[in-house]
Amino acid sequence: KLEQYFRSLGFEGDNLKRIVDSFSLMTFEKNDFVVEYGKTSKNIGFINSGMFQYYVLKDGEERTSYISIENTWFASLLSFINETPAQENVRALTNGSIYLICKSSLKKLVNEVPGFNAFYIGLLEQSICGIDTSRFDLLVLTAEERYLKMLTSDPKLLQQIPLQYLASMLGVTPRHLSRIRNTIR
Amino acid sequence: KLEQYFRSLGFEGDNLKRIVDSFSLMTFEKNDFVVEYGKTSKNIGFINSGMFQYYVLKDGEERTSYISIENTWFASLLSFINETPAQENVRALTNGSIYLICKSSLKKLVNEVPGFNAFYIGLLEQSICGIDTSRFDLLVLTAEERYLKMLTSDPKLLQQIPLQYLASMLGVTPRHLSRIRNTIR
DNA sequence: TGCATTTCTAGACATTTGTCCAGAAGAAAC
DNA sequence: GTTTCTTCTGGACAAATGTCTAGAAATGCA
Repeated sequence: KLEQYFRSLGFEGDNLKRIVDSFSLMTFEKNDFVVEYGKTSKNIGFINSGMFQYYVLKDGEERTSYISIENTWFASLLSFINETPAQENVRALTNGSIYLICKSSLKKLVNEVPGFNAFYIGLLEQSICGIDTSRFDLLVLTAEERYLKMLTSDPKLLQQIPLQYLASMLGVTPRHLSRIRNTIR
Repeated sequence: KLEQYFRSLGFEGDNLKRIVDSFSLMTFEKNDFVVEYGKTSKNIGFINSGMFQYYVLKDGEERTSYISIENTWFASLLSFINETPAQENVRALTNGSIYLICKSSLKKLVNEVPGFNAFYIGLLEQSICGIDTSRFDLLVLTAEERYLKMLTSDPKLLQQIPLQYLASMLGVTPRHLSRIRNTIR
């Protein structure tokens, strides 16, 4: 699956092999931690299967900041980039597996494999777009508008995960999400 | 100033000259647009002087998403990265000037100047950290907590710009920011 | 200095959202 | 099939935040 992904980006032959060999597939059971608060996250990864929840505890309550699904990239960005303790937890919501690569291997690929450099820059740029859009939505849209947007842009999430997680991703309580869903009907 | 900045990052000689020559200093009067909604923003820049406000109009009202000050980087990221029409305006809050560079020149520097590649990756990574932290704060912290954080992390903004802008950056109305400031005292 | 404009605060009230809780609906376990 | 647990909804009330507004304070300008 990883090979297929990089092949679709134009990598092939020895370069492709070198890239794919730099990753290792790691499996997680439901509720396993991928990243734990306070520990430095040294890897990023490409999700092979499963769903993973990013969250923090605030006043004893879980606040979900994001949920990643298969065929997307996974990273606890601040911790990975700055090599500082993670300020969030990441947990498997289902059984699943992730192709992981550590920072030093990644840097080697960037420096040594032709074109990987451009790939990594593109990945960073697309991450910026996603995060910035999400930040913008939190600042400018109402919770109802964000929910409606989620309905069309992430229908998979809506079908597969409990509403309580979605509520905290939207920045509201489950009670209020219930109201929102009621007014939409 | 730009030269000084890149010198402090370790660039020198011909490379430094090549980099600095790729930028051009553009001046703005108070209330000039740097980026206009609907137009594609083809440049990023390093702010030489002045303050610049990113905002959108929602229901006829200005919603400030960010304010950049001197010695930091400036970009309307989504528009620049994806080469799509900007979904925001950027306006000079004061007279000022920005060293601008267009995308094709930037790509050339990335590909041709040793070390610039790593610089650009670092810039993207630090942008991600900033945006992600800001997104996180909007989702998890209360407006009061965000205000307190701003007090310590951006004291310059607090001294220099009207509270109405800060309020919309924090995601609240000026009326409510006034309440927050009152309870803190 | 004095006038005009902008910025800041705060009262009164409306609306939104949260808290607490109980019951319904559904899913999983036995 | 019954029990148990999780998830979802919604009532009642409380707290937070917005709207509208007017006046005070600060700022810029003539």
